[in-house]
Amino acid sequence: MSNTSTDSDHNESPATDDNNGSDCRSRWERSGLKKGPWSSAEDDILIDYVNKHGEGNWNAVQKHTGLFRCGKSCRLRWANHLRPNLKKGAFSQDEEQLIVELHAKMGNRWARMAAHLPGRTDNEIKNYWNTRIKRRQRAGLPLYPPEMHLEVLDWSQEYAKNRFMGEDRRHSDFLQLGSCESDVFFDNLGFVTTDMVPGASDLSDMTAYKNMANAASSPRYDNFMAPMMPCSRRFWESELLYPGCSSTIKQEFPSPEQFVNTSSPQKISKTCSFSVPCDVYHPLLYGNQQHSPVVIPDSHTPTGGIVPSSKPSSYGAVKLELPSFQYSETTFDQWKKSSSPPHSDLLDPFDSYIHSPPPPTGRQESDCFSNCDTGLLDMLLLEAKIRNSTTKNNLYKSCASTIPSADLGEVTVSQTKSEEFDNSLKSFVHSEISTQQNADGIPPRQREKKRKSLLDITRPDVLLASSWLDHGLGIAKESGSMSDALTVLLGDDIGNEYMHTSVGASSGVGSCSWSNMPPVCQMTELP
DNA sequence: AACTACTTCAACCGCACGTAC
DNA sequence: CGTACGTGCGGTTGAAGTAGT
Repeated sequence: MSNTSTDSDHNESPATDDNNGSDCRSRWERSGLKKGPWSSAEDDILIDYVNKHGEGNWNAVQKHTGLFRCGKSCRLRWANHLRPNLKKGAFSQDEEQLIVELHAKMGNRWARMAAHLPGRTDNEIKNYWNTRIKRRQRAGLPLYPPEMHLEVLDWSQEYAKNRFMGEDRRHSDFLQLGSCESDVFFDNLGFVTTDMVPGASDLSDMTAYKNMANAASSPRYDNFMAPMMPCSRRFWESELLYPGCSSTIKQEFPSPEQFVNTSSPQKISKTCSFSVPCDVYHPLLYGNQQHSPVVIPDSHTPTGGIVPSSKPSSYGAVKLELPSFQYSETTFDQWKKSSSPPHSDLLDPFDSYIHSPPPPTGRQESDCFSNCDTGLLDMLLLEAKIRNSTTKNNLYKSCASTIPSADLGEVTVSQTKSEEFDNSLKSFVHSEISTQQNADGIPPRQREKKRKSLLDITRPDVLLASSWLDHGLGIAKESGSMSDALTVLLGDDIGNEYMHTSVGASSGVGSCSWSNMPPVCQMTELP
């Protein structure tokens, strides 16, 4: 690697540079500012300046020093190469492990990751990560070890929650996370997760998902996922890779039918362990769904849950992961403690377990979900979504109007914490909706941004919720209720837009299958 | 030794956000 | 309130280094 700071042969200051090629020289002369690698002389000037004036006010550097560099360039040079206490050289194993963990939790938030790696810069970490992606792509390995992703998913919920609660993306401290248990109470058909983390339902905001998507969707790594998982029955592999996972579901969650059929008002309280859905759609564990059908235990899918994977390959897997509500940590350190991947699992040479043999052939859903129709999953998603909106009560009403009230049951929230959060959430979303209605009160830029965030109705969570409404409640396309609910939820324009989009997107195959997800799952914002 | 393909990483770019005016 | 400016962040690029033939 070149050491640009010593490449003095072509990087002298404009006044003294006689060695540059004429094209190079004319390049920065034209703009008035020099570009390209820094010379040691320039470094000295910058160091001297910072020693005298301190960091900041980078645009003044040129003024005070005659350095023909823009402020941004000065800042970057200082931050990445000149400031004291910078570590140079390759990352240690500990650092590599930490990066993997941090990336799993934060996504491509290099600067924030760098804060956890003293002496390392965001650029270094970013480069390391990109290299790692390529390396593992070549090796056909996932980016994250399986042991990690559950924690990641959970953490991302917490993280999303904090973000949802208004923390600025830049300034929020992801370490300050509240702990909350996630218990689920079923009351007949109705259920809620007590303390269901709001962020958890905001799938689009789940950093980990996003970052996985980023990794996968980066133009440079288009085919990253393709070779990773030859086995076509990924879903059932969750049992293989995460023993006890599906059985957990089976044991802990009686089927929806049970809820419907039970006449007892008795509540069933279980600790949430939604690891299965996460496993199903984890793109980095299971790779691109390009070459093999994706088995989705979705009883609503006309194909019996086997979805032609070629279709959604470009967008599906990445964004369709579902949240785990398994456990939560209050801090990153806690997360670190709780996550127990063997150190080696994070590093390349030890990822061989990924090549686990495919699970036994044959239909295994009976093992996994014989008692757990994934309508439950849909219901959970809807529930999560509902809890993320102030209008959930309206939505409930809307739903309730279409199904026998006896079946809907009663929503029980058992923890005041959850209620408190609900209230603040209500206030928040009310203000959001109010903002939509009184858009004149906010700057256009902000208004548009907020609108987009609400308008992002193609998000998987919304779609899933709608799918559940469609199929689980049978109120889909006739849709007065649906439309009403969405109108209440999103506002007239957005609600209508949703209906339009939704219908368009789901024409053809049953709208509840993953196969007809619109390209949403790319998580692109609507124009 | 020469060439090619691939890898690495420093630096640039565009964008977003906060603040001062 | 709108604009300009400073700053920070994340994505991307391309030059230099390295490995393979």
